[in-house]
Amino acid sequence: MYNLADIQLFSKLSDNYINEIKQNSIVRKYTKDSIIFYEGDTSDYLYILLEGTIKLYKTTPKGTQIQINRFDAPATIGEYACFEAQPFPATCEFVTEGKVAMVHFDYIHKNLDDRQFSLELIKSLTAKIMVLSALVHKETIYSSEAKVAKMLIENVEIFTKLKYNEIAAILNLTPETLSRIFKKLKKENIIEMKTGHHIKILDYDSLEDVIENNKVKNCTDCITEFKKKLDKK
Amino acid sequence: MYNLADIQLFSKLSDNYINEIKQNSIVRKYTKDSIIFYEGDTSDYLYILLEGTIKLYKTTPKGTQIQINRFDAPATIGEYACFEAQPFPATCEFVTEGKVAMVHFDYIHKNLDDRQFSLELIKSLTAKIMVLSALVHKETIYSSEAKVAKMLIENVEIFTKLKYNEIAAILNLTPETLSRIFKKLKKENIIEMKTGHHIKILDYDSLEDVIENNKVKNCTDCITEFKKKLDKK
DNA sequence: ATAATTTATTGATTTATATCAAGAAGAAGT
DNA sequence: ACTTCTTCTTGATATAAATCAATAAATTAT
Repeated sequence: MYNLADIQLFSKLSDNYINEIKQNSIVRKYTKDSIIFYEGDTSDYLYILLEGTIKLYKTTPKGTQIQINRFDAPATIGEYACFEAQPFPATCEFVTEGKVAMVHFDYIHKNLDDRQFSLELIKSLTAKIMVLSALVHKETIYSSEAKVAKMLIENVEIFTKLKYNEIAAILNLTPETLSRIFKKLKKENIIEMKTGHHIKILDYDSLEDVIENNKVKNCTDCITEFKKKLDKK
Repeated sequence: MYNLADIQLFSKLSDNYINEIKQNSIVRKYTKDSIIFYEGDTSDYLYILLEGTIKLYKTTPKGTQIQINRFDAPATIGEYACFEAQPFPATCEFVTEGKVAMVHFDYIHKNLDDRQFSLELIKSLTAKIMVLSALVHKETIYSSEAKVAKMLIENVEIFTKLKYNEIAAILNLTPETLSRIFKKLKKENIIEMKTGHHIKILDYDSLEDVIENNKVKNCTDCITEFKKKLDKK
């Protein structure tokens, strides 16, 4: 049996309330790759990820996916929807197999009297704002190279855990582009690739540099810049 | 004198509290184009826009601006910051001249006991999530043409009120690109341009179509598609 | 162990949009 | 009304990343 108190949002509720919510929630099992809801769907339920990993993505007119977010249990999905009668802005799909609890919005609204609960709700909403804000930064400011550099610094292990086409999907770039960026980073001796998808970072400063300037500095660049300087004289 | 009760967030607070906050807030006047805060700054104050119009933008490594948001008084800026000790994700700059009140986070935290206040806070946070979510959609899914089509449908008047380079900035595209899109839409008889930057929409359905397919269907397209079909045979 | 399948890499081409450059149209100042 | 400055338009070129196509490497199934 699952434990609602493990979910940050409900952590401060008394056992009575927790049990009430639990008894009124619907728990569903999902197989790998199954859809929890589609972009554009509306719902009166808060979705709570109890087991597994899900991804949220939008679909472009061309049919490609833009990943918004990916997270592991335990987590709440789209708590803002309780307050805005708006369709989901993204499709939610299981990456693994897993389990989801559905809690009717009424039970959320009911508990807003509880100061601790609304505080937790505020916290989880601000956390979601941070995530969205980071996503905006990633998608509007960073180049492909900067995205990869950022991920290398923040989470090298993920490259060992996931396939490169999955990493590419998370970063919203094609596997080809990712592969080319790896090649470039290896050539510039910024990273080293060992067996089993294990990456060793050789030069952190250069990676920070890539994030700041949106590109890998390479020798060809130096020559181009040198030429420009010559022309100016 | 300004009225805090006009701000949705404070609308449900009792006069006592309102006055306390008011007496402890700092009000500043700004000239056109002045900066309220920079991306990366941190602050212990909630900013309340009392008069004027501001824009929030990020700056790319190349130095170009990505507009995140633009809004008119009265409004609260970055209320999520009260709960997350994080630097501002964007620069805030006045588009007009205006006035801002600064309220220390303490006064916000203090009032969280008030159920109505935390409800309003939750509302304003969810509203910000909606805005961010729309921004993500605009920047990741829509093509330039779709962005323009969306704005034409939702807010034609803005094209009369603002200069085209300002519109282009709001949509995060260059004036050249905007101009070319206008040309295309005129050619396809979807819009008509009258004197004084006044745009008349002739064909709403086609605009919806542009949003859905991310491109203006034109005659050249038809011929290309026709050729492709011939080749297949 | 070998075949089949999936995943990753490489090269060539395309695409959307930005950038650069120049001219045209409009608005503002004298 | 004429000059000056700003905004808008048009064309040519550049750029980043996607797409398409082919092969290579790795994993899985037989």
